[in-house]
Amino acid sequence: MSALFDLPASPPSSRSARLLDDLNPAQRRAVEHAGSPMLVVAGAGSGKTRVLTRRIAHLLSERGAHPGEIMAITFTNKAAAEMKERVADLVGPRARSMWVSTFHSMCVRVMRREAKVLGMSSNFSIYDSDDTRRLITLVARDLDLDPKRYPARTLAIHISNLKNELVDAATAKDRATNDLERRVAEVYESYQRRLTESNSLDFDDLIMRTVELLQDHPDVAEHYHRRFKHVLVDEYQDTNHAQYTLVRELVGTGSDGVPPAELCVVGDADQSIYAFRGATIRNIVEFERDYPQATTILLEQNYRSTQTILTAANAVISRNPDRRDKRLWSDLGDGEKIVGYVADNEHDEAQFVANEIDRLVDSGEANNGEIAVFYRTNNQSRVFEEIFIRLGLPYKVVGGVRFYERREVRDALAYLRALSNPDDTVSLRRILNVPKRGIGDRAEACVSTYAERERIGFAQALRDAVVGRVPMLNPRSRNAIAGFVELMDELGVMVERGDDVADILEAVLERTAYRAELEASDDPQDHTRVENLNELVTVAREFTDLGTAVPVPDEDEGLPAEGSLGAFLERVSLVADADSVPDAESDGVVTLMTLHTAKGLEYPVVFCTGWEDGVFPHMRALGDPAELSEERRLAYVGITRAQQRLYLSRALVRSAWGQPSANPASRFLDEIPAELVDWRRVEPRRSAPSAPTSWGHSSSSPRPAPVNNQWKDTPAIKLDVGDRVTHDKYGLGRVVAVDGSGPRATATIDFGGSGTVRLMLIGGVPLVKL
DNA sequence: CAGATCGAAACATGG
DNA sequence: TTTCGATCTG
Repeated sequence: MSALFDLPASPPSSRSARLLDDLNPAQRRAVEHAGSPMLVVAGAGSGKTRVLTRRIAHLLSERGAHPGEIMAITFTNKAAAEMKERVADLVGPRARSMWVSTFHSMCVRVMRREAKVLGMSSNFSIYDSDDTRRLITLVARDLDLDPKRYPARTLAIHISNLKNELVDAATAKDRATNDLERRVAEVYESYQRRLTESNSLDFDDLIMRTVELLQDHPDVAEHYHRRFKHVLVDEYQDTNHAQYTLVRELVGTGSDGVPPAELCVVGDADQSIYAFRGATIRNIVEFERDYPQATTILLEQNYRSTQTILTAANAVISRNPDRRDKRLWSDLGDGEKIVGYVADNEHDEAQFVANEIDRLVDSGEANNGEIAVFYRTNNQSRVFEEIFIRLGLPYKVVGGVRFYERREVRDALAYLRALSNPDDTVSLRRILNVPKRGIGDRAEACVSTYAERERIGFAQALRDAVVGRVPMLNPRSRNAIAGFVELMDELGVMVERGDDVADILEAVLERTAYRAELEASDDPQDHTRVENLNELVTVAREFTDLGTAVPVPDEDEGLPAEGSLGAFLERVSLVADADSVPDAESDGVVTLMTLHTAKGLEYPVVFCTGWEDGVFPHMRALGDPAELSEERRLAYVGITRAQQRLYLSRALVRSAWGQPSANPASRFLDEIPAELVDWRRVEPRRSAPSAPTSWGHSSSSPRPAPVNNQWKDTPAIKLDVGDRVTHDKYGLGRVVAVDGSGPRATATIDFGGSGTVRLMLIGGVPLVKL
């Protein structure tokens, strides 16, 4: 036992007991393990966060670690904040000098501090994927690439992948074996140069450059090795190669005389759902090979779900090949059966979900805040929203377009960024003609060409334009540019003076007439934009107030001053969740989100919708075993979010961008043992001689061939406005409107008490004209 | 030359 | 259904 075991403050063993008492043996081992690297394989709901936070508390109170020696890395800000809070609950305010942060904010912190070593200025901007794509568009245009053959998006993905593999532009060039790779390498090189000129780093650079820093500057690496004696990494299955290397570099090998840090990684290969952005489960699967003396601890007891739900989850995930066997179990009992439902179409599916929520709430079995609806892609949320609005069911959609990704917010921030970092060309060019001030593409191109030729920054080129040094520029554009430069200079004075961020932002919105223009618009969307801008001002106001009120105890040189413009921009670059997940209990609303967003969350009642081949698993995954495995992990994640009740539903026909298609049952449905599912409604019996089973899917007989053409052969129901109809579900109604023709025809029908519904007029719809 | 209009593509997302 | 880019027009 530790020498600190009998500290005076608390009676002997009581603190230790509190830390270990309510843990199961495996969790306890994970908390107490000392020395060699440790992998904690933590199944869904197995108390992973509890183990991590207790381990940190244990390090501090029982093993004499100083908070400043601890680095804990997560993927999301939310996870970092939660971990910080929970550790603080255990050990008090000294938790604040730990580094508990995301990979990216940790790297920013290091990079700002060591910027000098890399010959950078520490006020660098951070480019997100939108900025990155814009800059790549500029670069590709300069290189005369055909935007059809080489879309910026594609180039950006390739460059990001290279950076995630720690491949620099020169190496990419050497390795290029085909035309695409050569083009990508060219763009990469040019893009990287422009980034440097803009004094900016993209998200991938944050990791890659930090790795380079640690590898190329042993003295810097040694500093961090001496400081951090414990490195903990959450969601290790989501790390990419660059992040994996970063962890290795942070831990060290002892070759510089500093013993390697104690490493503890936590993760679950079955919950890896981010391969599409470079995560590789190799890192968790091969942990024992990477760290030969490693200890592995398996957490299989689940504290979240009923055994029925876990059995279903185990059954599905066990179909994945090359997987370390792991079976979650629970002592919470079998609980309710899983409920299945086969809907005619997505409207019917949403209606079922809404009705079922209504029933659960009315009967007191659940309240709205305990219920979540999951779907594969964001566009599936729409139909739920329509029905929920109609029924007055309170809900919140999580995800989709985030606050900081909205155009008006990004425009406003681009002003601030251009003011904070004048070299930030992407931001400067973004707002050059926003709002419209008569500086068009032509004028911008002239300035850009001039800047390129003179090898000066874009900002300086604009100044030169004002005094007529830029050729081919007509006087009207010149005046417009002069006005813009003057505007930015005036705003720049406020920045120099150190005015509050919110005041600067207000000035931007006023002086550019950005807000006035939106207010004058009669587009209702612009009204929302004004509200978003006001919200941004509020965020800035709060940031300043909090920043000055609460000084950070562990100040580091090179960080932007608290409450400053630089600090504000850093915060909004790295923290993207102004719309956060509602607090289930307190908000009392149903939560709608994609399966990806659902990871890490739990709800008493979960509706997993859209279980159709082509939707989930996604079309793109059907032909690729690796992608199919990832979809299956996504199914596993979805199922294991449910605590007590799980609903699985699918629609026979679903319209995507106006085009209806009939989809067969998701193959994942077949993988769930039939006895676990109570099918409330199944596929209607077709005239085919081989009668379908009474299940919603045919698990014993061969699956019927995909029926994508089914609806094409059935004649559309002919309806006109005013026709009276009867529907199996909604009852009597009157046609209010008819849109489209043939198989795409839809009718809006007023069903009186059942509301107004828009239906597709295709075969299979239980609708009869009277 | 700048703003408007038309057309194609998108489908999951952390920082 | 929306958003970005190319083409057309005042």
